[in-house]
Amino acid sequence: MRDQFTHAIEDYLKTIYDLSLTHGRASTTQIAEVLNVAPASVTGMIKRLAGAKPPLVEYQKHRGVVLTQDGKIAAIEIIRHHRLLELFLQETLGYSWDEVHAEADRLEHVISEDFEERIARVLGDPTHNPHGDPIPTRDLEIPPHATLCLSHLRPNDRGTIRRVRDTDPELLRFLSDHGIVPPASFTVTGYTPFDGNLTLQINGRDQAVVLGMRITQQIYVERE
Amino acid sequence: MRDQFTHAIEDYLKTIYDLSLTHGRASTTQIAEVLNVAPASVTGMIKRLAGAKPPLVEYQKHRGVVLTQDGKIAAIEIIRHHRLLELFLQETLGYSWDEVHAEADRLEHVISEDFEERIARVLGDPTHNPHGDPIPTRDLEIPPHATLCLSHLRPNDRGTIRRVRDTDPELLRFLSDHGIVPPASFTVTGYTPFDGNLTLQINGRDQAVVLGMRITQQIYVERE
DNA sequence: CCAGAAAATTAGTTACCCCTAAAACAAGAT
DNA sequence: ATCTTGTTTTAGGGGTAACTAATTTTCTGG
Ligand SMILES: [Mn+2]
Ligand SMILES: [Mn+2]
Ligand SMILES: [Mn+2]
Ligand SMILES: [Mn+2]
Repeated sequence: MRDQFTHAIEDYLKTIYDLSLTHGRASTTQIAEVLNVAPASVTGMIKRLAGAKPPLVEYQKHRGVVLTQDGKIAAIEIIRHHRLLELFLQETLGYSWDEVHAEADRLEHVISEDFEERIARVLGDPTHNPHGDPIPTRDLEIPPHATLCLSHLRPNDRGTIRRVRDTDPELLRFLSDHGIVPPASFTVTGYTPFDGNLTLQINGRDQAVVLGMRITQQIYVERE
Repeated sequence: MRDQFTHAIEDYLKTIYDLSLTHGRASTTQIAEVLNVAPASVTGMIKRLAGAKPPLVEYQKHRGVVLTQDGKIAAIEIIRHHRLLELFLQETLGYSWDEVHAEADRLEHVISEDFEERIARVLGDPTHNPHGDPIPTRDLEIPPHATLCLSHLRPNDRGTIRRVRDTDPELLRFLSDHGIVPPASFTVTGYTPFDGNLTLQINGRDQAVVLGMRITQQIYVERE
């Protein structure tokens, strides 16, 4: 059913999927930034994806791409690999949550469907990875997950940490040092307009923390 | 210390190492056969390996290659990855011994040194993989291992199965069906000249098995 | 020693995936 | 409507790693 795509193609599909979730469409520059390649390289690859049989993206010159149904299926397959692997690395090999992403990013392209199936069973068909991202099911449905960004909360709001974006290991270490890890619950105790700083009191912690928007935009929560 | 080489280079080094063990030198055609590429492709790669800084092989036109010290170190690093992975897949994920080789062949190129270290610890610094091949140590020494080929034994010889070559999953299934798995002990009860067939009585088994040279040459034993 | 066979190399292509530099385009500001 | 800026595409090129076909070298048997 799979393993027809190169590592590069898989990384592009994954990136386009991700960008489409927040922006509806993925632009050349956005993709280039995420993948750390030149915009010209993205244009080249985009054309290959659009010209594939069947096409994996729908491409309109100068206005970016969206995934076709085929492209979306391929992307979600890889995301399932990635997130299952992240949990597996943490649970079975004792990785910390800031280490799992980079390792999974390489493994995701080479494991077999058999490997995928085996770790899914060992882990008991989990629904979320260590960062709280939903793990697509075997038939590629996305489990329910938090979409409310912490930056939108205001003083006296209470809630639970559900997801943290996983791209920056340093941020992840900072957050776990302060107890900001799913499923910690918290109360917002302060807000500064203009700079958007939020003060967060994590339940069971002495010290409150002040978080800038750079950080609060990377965190998704469930409001009580 | 590593991860400077492409997947292709790593596969060539591994293959050359393996061929050198039995043939002293690796010829273009032998490498081509193992890696399933055209001889012309091997010539091309060999030149790159010989021209690398530092050189990874010593190349004499028309008479194959041997690994340099640098090439050997790189090869053994990958072989350590490969064999640790094989054991890990069997022990932790329940793979059967005919399934581990193919999966490890892809994973070996992408795991980090950290991953290597973690599975080595989980497995208790093992010395042999499921097929009985020695697993190079952290400092790349090769643990002792059987080098006597079953095909050299004769009737009334007794011994223990120690290693089986791992390239053919079908053969591996056949062998485990007949109890020919390290560390089974056995007695040779028959030998046919000309075709080299051996009859083997595995201890604790009802039926003796007749094995052709195609098979007995893939099996290494320790004689009593 | 030499002819034919086998092995290896060279020559010429191709696909993939990246790059830089230059040109073209889109869209908001004037 | 035009300018300007930022975005995107085109053009041209490089490294890797494979291929086929043609040629050269080595080996081997008579
Ligand atoms: Mn991740
Ligand atoms: Mn990746
Ligand atoms: Mn193996
Ligand atoms: Mn390999």
